[in-house]
Amino acid sequence: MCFRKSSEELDMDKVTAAMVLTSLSTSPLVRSPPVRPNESLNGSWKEGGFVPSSTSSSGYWSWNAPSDQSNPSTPSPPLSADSFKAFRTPSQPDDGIDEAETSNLLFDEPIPRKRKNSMKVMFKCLWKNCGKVLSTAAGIQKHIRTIHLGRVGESDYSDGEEDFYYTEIRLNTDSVADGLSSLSPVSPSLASPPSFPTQDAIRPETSCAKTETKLMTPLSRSAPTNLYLVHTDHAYQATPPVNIPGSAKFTPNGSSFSISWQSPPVTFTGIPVSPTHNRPAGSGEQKQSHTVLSSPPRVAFGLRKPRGEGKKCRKVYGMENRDMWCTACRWKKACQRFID
DNA sequence: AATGCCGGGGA
DNA sequence: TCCCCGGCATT
Repeated sequence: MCFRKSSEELDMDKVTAAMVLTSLSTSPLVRSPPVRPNESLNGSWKEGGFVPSSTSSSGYWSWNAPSDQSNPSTPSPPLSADSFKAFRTPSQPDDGIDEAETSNLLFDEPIPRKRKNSMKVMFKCLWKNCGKVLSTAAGIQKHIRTIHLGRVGESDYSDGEEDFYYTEIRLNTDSVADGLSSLSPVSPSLASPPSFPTQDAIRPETSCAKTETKLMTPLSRSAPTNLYLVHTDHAYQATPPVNIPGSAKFTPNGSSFSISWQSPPVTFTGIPVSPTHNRPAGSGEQKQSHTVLSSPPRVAFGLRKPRGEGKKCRKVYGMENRDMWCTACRWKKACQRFID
């Protein structure tokens, strides 16, 4: 992800950076995408794919707010609104985290509902063969700047434009969740891992987005919030849908189109692989959770099984005859009696 | 507004 | 496991 920094910020030390980030967390300019936070297991990371935020010359992915330009001194931090710094458990001697970078970020942002696990927000370097995890955005930026961009000491020349490839990850401190939290669709274009800048290939003035897209507006070069960690649950891939709801649609005049495909690995919760068949017993236990990085799912997140048009118990029997409903309907689950 | 149902929680 | 429900998407 590319992180545009203004020149004065290049001189910031970590404390200043943390302060700026803190102030930004309450700024309206911070764009927290309406995506549920994804949790990840420690170690479940792979060299995820990565796409620059700007993918279409039509400007279809217009997530980046135009107001960015009017505020060059406020780069968006890789912090979503629900970011918060969870406490560190004392029984956590060393998990590979740079201790020097901890506890700079304290946000009192509202926590998403029903998320009561205490989590640590970490920032993982996405450079190839790195995977360094730090606990602050400033720290990871410094890491990238010094290690990957070769800017030792931060004092040398800077063109005011640096690219920071890192992503925010959340670590459950109670380590109960298996990371298969709410899923977001993955662009099919991410099937093949996108090219990543290598250490030798990078030049200080090289911008990932510049090299990848011709449409390089200042907007699309925005903050690390463009990256999202997405887990795909391959348990559902065993039954690839014949009919993918949505898909690309073109307007009659062909002037525009919209893509609303549903990603097969992700969201076919309605047609799960039945554990009683299609799957050898015992072999299906490991549903490979595979991690992919994607640009924000602007198009079709929150995918659900399209609601069937058939009448369901509620409609048929009515609320007054609720006892006649099937149990699923009574429990507000998918109707079992009138299956579509 | 009504409906369908996912995700989560309590017992 | 059963049961319920908040909340969201869809109709």
